[in-house]
Amino acid sequence: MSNQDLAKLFRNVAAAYSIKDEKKFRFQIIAYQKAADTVSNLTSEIIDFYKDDKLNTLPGIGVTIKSHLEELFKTGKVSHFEWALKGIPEAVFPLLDIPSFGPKKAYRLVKEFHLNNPKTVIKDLEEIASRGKIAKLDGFGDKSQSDILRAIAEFRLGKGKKTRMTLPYAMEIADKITSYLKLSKDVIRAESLGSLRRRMPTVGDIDIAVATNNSKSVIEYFTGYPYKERIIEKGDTTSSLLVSGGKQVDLMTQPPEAFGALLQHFTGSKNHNIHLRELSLKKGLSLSERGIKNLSKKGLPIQNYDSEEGFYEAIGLQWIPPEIREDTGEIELASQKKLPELIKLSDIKGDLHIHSNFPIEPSHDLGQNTIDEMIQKAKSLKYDYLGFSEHNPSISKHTSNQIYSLLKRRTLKIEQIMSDNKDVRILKLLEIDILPSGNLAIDDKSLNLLDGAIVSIHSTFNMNKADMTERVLKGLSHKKAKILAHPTGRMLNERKGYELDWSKIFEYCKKYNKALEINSWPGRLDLPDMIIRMAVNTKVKMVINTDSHAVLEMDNMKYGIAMARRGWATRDDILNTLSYNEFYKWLKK
DNA sequence: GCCGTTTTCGGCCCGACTGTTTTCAGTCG
Repeated sequence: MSNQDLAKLFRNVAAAYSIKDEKKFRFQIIAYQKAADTVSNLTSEIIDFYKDDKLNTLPGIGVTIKSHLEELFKTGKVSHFEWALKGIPEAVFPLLDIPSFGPKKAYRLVKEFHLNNPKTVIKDLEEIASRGKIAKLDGFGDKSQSDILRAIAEFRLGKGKKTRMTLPYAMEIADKITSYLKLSKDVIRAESLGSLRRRMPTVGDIDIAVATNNSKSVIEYFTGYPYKERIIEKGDTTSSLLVSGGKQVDLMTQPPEAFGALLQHFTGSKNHNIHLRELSLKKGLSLSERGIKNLSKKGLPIQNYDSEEGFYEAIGLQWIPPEIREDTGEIELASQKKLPELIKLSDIKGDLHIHSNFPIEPSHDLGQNTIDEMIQKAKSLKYDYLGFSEHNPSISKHTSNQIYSLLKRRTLKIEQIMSDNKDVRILKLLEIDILPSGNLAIDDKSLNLLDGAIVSIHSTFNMNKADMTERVLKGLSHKKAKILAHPTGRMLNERKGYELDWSKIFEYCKKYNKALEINSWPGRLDLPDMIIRMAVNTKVKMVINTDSHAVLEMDNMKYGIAMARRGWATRDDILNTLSYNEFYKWLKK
């Protein structure tokens, strides 16, 4: 059973509990939802945690759920889940994927209309609604009937939150809307928050906070946004739009003197906020987006905070960088004022993964700009060094002698440029395929032309975890191989990537001075943040590269930095914060 | 059902919006 299947099963159990007795099972419902979130965010398969007896290390998985999982992996089923799901028609569950459908509404409709086929339930319900039968039910009306029809139509088109945006795309939409908002005289500040501010690799919806003394006017202005498809909701202080492209934008407002609490609330994450609020309750404080209520002093007005720093300070915490607000230990450290100083963009001294258009007839895509153009860009970024690492020349189209002469030409070109240019030091690298056998794609004679090699997987992704780990370790075993590029091979929204045995990879990297790449390409963002965090904890060194195929892409470094920060990396964890001499020394180690 | 720098028992975040209702249930973030 895949992680996503298991997460779905947990959510179904939670939904079944909601339908049967929401009050009685209130905390079980929360527990199963949390377990579902945990499982769906794992970076390796849940069954591996079971095999290694590590299930109890996962947040939200305690004694009971652990024993259910053990039963699942031993027998293929869980008698408790069968009991919990008993009496709930299977057709309820597909409806839960549609926005605005919760367990109660889905169950009610399935029961009323005897919808028993989970494969056709959405279409069946649509037919019933279009024949006007839902409006006649108690508690429903014409509006809810037409809302259901629209919800189904939008769900089919993949609108709303179903498909997640890459970071740059989300930033572009957010910038457009905040710029629009700032044109209103009532908007004092407008900021994009939520998962975008936390720099999640993908973003589901855009969250925007506005400071204003006239919420009503701002909401009017917001809902008049010219590029909207429709208004989802419109209240006194908050509103939501569906904008063109089918993405949802949520707006919240507060007066400027209370804006700090809103920033904090709307940045999240949900788990971070829940933990913060539970912690504060124990101190007699109740937190919300409006401010802080002192529960022991009844009648006292809510305390306002204009800044987020002030809000965190009021509950005895150090300000926490948004990227790590995921409730994975940051609150505990902030209360001791011991948060690490996360890496910043200005710490970066060089980029090692650059594809120029120098014609070495590579196995994969060539860059679009010349070596000189890339160096000029590096200069503007104030880098001390730049590593050229085009893909190796194609091995199916060239003999090893031809590969050598292609690389030799590139070497001469780089050396000529180096003699003319003293501002940016240049490293002669190459991105080399690790073949399915684990061998590198080019031979030692060619490899000896290089200062070092970046190695990576570009074919035969479907190997199992043990074999892929062997393959990667064999690839890294060459003396010149120093960096493993885009280590999981994932492509966001496209492919999951292959599995590796991280403890083996980490151990090897430490022992033989190899580094893992954090690839800043927005469609990759690979390593994933959780694996960066593991690498940081085990003191494995990393580099942050852009993998640029064009000058403009060299600005993508900020996305890799964001991932490194999400993984709690400091300057010391990242090798391309080193000076040229120190980095070169590491390369030759 | 989970969890622990007040607790191994007894807690468990907080608020907004909508539709169908005359005070609330359901959904969402």
